[in-house]
Amino acid sequence: MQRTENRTTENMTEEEFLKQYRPERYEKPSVTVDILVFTVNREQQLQLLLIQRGKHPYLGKWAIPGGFVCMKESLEEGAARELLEETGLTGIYLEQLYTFGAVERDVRMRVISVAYLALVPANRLAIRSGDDAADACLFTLEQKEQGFTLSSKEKNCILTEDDLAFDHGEIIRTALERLKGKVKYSDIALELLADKEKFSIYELQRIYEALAGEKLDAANFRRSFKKKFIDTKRAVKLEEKCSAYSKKPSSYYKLLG
Amino acid sequence: MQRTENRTTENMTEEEFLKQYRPERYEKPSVTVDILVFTVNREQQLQLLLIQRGKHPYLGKWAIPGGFVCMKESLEEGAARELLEETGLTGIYLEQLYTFGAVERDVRMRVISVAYLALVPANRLAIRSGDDAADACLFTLEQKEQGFTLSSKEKNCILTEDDLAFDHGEIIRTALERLKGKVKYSDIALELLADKEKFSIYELQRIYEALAGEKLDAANFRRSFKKKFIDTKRAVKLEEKCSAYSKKPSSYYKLLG
DNA sequence: CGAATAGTGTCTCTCAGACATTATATG
DNA sequence: CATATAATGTCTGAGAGACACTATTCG
Repeated sequence: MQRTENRTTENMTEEEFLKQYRPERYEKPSVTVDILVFTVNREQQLQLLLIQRGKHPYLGKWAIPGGFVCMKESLEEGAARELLEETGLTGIYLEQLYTFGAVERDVRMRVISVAYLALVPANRLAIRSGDDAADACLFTLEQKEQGFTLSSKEKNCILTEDDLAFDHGEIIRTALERLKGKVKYSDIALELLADKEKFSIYELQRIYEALAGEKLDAANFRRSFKKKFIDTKRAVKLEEKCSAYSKKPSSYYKLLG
Repeated sequence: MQRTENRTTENMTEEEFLKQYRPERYEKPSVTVDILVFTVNREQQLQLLLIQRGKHPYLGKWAIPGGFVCMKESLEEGAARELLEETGLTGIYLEQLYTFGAVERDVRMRVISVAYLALVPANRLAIRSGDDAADACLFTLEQKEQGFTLSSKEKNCILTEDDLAFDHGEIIRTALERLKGKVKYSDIALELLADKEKFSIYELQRIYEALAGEKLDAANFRRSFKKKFIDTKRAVKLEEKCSAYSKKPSSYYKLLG
């Protein structure tokens, strides 16, 4: 970052320096933000938003939504903007995942892509079919030992990594690893609750299971939930009961703070 | 990434498309890689390589070494190249840390910086005083509750965050968090061993302590080392003993695979 | 009644942390 | 001898996982 200007600049004041400075001396890569929009649906399936490309390269293949970073927005702001354009949503949990910068990842030009995770409660996500996202679709994402599978009932199709554009298969694998690991030691799962002020423990468990990619013991899950949230007053049990999901009504809980 | 070309491209073949494609349509940010070169010295202190800026902006302030990403190298390759230029080292553990992209982080122009961690064994790190790194210095890094302090005996100075260029204080804080967290569930500490084929347990413990920023119980550390490495045949005890560090000679161990 | 989910109790095993103890070198 | 580090042993409590059990609703 500090090896680009002429040695003679040492004698200038900062003001003088900035005046004479010409930034356009080198060829630059393009920078994009890609957003992995994850949700967990009613059937406790992990889902991911993909868009079918209508242009070369990778015409017809499925891609993670994204776009170029504007000069006047931070990466985080760019990610939020892309998410808004794609889904119409604001106030969503966003987390930087990783930056992908292989030289040939885009045949058109050098593109460096900063990938972000977005965790969206299922009830907030209604895919807008605007002109940008005409071919957006939520795919059900199943974690396998080595990799994943993507499937959509509506589109009646199952994707393999070959059906994905660019290096997006690798990006999805990286995201799954992150989710799988982080669900165990953080509270990101809460971000996927439809209503943080009214949820049942089992509902939350289903989200944990979808992220972890494995079944959890109900008794142990309850115990750890109570230890972590009730004992520490981070959540309280509500009077109201829920009968929507099962035969026996379950208690609602509400997150505090 | 897919919203930049003209709608009429849909009818072309991929070859035709690439032929007519002009990448230079938008203003682009600059992309740099910054390398946080960490080491743990003989006195079990965590150290970080910084360079004193000889130019505006931030003339005289200390900065994390780095430079622009070349068009023909990946981010990882760029990081390795910068590390080589700065320290003369190859074959060093490198890990992508985070990408920093606030709009105003560099007054000259929009710069997006991909930060990498490099873990270098103390014995391999001899700061080269080439023209690029004339003012490179290893600072001892102490972790505090909120933040850190940097100090150098040779330069006889102590740095606060105000003495750092750009947002490099924030980057260092992010790196410390990562090291502190990752040392507990991964084996990155091994990368800082002077000799992976000949080390004592206490020597390794000191590295763990420097990264974690806290003292560890020797008995418990030995127990977990043996469980994790000896029982699983990932390391073996050597016949040879070491008398360099203490009164009673200690056993050497050797990593396998 | 059976079926299904809600919710509790309990046992075991592992592991981390604290701390006491023994062993072996140096000066 | 004192002292410092090497190395082992032991106790405890927390927590994860497995699983048996009870409770409540629907049909």
